[in-house]
Amino acid sequence: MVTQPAKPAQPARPAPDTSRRSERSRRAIYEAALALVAEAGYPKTTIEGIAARAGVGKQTIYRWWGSKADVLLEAFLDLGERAAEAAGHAPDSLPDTGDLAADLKAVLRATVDELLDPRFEAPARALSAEGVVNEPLGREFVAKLLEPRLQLYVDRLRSAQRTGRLRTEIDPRIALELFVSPLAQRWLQRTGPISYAYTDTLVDYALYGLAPR
Amino acid sequence: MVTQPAKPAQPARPAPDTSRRSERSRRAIYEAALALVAEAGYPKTTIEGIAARAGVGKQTIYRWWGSKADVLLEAFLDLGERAAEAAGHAPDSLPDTGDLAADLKAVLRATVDELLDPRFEAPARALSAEGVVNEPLGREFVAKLLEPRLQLYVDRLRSAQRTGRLRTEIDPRIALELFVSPLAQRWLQRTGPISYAYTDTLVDYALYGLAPR
Amino acid sequence: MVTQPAKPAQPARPAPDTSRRSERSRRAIYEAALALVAEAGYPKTTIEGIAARAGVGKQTIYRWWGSKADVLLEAFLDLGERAAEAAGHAPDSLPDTGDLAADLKAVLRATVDELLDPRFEAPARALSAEGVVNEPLGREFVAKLLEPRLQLYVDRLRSAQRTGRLRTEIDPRIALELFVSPLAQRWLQRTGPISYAYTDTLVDYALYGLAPR
Amino acid sequence: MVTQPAKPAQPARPAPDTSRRSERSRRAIYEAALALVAEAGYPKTTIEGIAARAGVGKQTIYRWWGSKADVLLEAFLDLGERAAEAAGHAPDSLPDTGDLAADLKAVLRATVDELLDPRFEAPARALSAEGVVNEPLGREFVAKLLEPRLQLYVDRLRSAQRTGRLRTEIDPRIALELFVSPLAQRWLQRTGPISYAYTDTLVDYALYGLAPR
DNA sequence: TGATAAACGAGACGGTACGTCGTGTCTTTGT
DNA sequence: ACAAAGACACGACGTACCGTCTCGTTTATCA
Repeated sequence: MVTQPAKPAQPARPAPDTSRRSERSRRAIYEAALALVAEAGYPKTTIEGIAARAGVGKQTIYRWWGSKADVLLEAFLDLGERAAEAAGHAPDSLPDTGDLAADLKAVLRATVDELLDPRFEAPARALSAEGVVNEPLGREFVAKLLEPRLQLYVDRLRSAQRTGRLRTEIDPRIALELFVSPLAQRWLQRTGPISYAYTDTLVDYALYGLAPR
Repeated sequence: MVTQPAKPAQPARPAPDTSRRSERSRRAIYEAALALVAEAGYPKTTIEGIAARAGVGKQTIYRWWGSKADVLLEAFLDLGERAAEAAGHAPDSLPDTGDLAADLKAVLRATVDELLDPRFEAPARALSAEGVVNEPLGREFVAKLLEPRLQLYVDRLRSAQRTGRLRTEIDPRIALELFVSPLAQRWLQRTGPISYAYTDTLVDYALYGLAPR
Repeated sequence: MVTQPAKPAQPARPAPDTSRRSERSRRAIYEAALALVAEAGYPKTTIEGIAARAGVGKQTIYRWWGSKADVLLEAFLDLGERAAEAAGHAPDSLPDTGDLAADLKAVLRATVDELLDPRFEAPARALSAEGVVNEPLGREFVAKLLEPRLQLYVDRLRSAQRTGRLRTEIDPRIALELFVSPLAQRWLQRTGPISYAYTDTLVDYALYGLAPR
Repeated sequence: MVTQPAKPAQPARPAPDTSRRSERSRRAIYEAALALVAEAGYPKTTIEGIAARAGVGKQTIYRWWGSKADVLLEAFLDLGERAAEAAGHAPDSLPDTGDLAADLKAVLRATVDELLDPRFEAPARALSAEGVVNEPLGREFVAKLLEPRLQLYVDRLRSAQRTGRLRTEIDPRIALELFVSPLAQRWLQRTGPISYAYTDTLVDYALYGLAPR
């Protein structure tokens, strides 16, 4: 039997040296990418355009990222981090006042604000759209952005189960979708308007059910 | 007398004569578009590719549609219509056995089957993604495809309200999102697996609520 | 055995019926072709453009002519005929006052005027250029337009030979080129300015030679 | 001092960097252009065809040339230069044996050979035709190709004037046209056959005149 | 601290697709 | 019945970006 030599398979460009990377260029690329997506939309945002606006060679982008979507995803993650830093670090849990409905309504109202913030809208839509059709990017988008946030709901719902505010046989990972997914769909697909009243209603419906008691 | 203001008057090419349109070409374009999206994915599907595969000049596509997304939307609508005809016309209502939970579960199970059908998946994802980022197309997609189906849920829920299976103060347009949107989001964003058990659970949670009774 | 019916071989469109031809359309096409060539230049003159301007279907052009160049050639010939009619019929001979040099100078001065007339310039250049590169058209252009005019010089030179003003061993068909071709080349290739003085000089040089007597 | 008014400033793409230009591509484009014009004729020669045959992107042509005619003109000039190099540099003067008639006949016979050489014919006709109709190109063609050659005749004729073989009051720039232009016109417009006998006759007629001595 | 190797800006390159225009054929419509 | 109108398959146009590939020029680590 012939043993296959441990071929590196791909031509595998000799991985660039991260330590020499220009921080200046990276930041400029993030800013250019976000600005262009906001101004011209995702499809009209091109790698050449980002490079030109960032005052950077195209190769500098291709050296560190695999695609336009990758650049934008990192830029958007970075934007989130910087926003979190500005707000004194990211929350690692949802509020827990003991009043589950009130806590959920508060958090969803904040999400409504965020979804309507034009600074977030353009890149968030672009990445979501790309993720729908581009599975690896979609999974990364979910894993890095969506799932951590959903996990906070799981934690809060588990806490509610411990204090008897939520039925214990309920699966929190599914339960959270009852109020989160409707909002997500209305935003993504524009199937309806988004408002505090709407999210409040969702929480009420989800917690107390649709059937008569 | 009111003078009509001088209409915007874009270059606006003089609108082709629909009566002379080649039915043969239209069908060929639909088939080519759907096949290419399924085989190569939406981004690699090009107008040139569709034209070549359909044995049609590019101009014949540009004459009747404004973009790749428009072509695909019509092709997909047509696919739905032909599928409906094959199945003896489209349903104009949901089943109504009197058992609301059972009826909803049955319908959602059928939707699960549809979402997992590879023939539908590629164009549906492509159009959904495009709609996220391209507002006019998104609105058309929702109006022509999503909303009519959601309206069937509204009707069924209204019926349940009349028979006392659903609280009368519930807004059916919002209520339906409790079980439809989670499934939609899992499919669109791959935030979780899709199965009959999952949709059954959604119906149960939505109808009876998360909080203890 | 199956006898092959006497196939007409070529698709050979069934030669259109000349008697039913619309005179109105033909004139409109001539005018449109000349106008467009004058206004936009030959390369920007298109069959579609001629048809549109003449208020005629494209097929009406393709039915009667084989190419843009054919249309223009006929239009230009027609223009010449109408100009000749307007001037009381075309000359069938050059002036013959007995003074060969004077007669030639007069005729060449008239040619200079014609070459500098902008109404003639655009189509004449277009057809000449096309003829350089398109042999059949070139030959037709020469046969129908150039050669008849050159023949007039041949006749006049023969007359001069009879009266002893021209050496009898001279070939008139070549001789005429000594003063006609330089003018033609200056006009066609812009190798020099065109003027009465220039053509007068040509006649003098040609008649009396360059070498000392 | 006069201030230069703010130049018209077309969009004017920022002029490519000549030092980075690919010599390989340039040569391939020249060869492809000449080959295609020879094989298919000028009108059927397309920029796409040249690019494909040269194994070059279309943009590489559009980057360095403004039109098909420009490409062909440079290719043809280059062909001439390479032919001259192969022949041990271009002649910078006509032969001068003292016998003017013999010298002119020899040079014109060489020109006849050249005009009948199929390698030169196709591009030379194409460029001449284009120049008839496209004034800037025509002027460039004349300035770079025709005029330098005509100047050699001027020089030779001046020399003949000094040695008394040519009347001193003759303008050499016009005189040369008596034998050069007829040949040019016969070739360009196919108004007659081209042969050594013909050009010999032209020289005789031009030098000694048509009128009796 | 100076050498050297990488990442960098710039942008030319071979390509692919764009959306438009014109060709020459064919079909429909109005008269 | 013919001609206008114009849809059609086709192919080239000139442009925009793609992703790769040199070019010098910084720049930052180690010798």
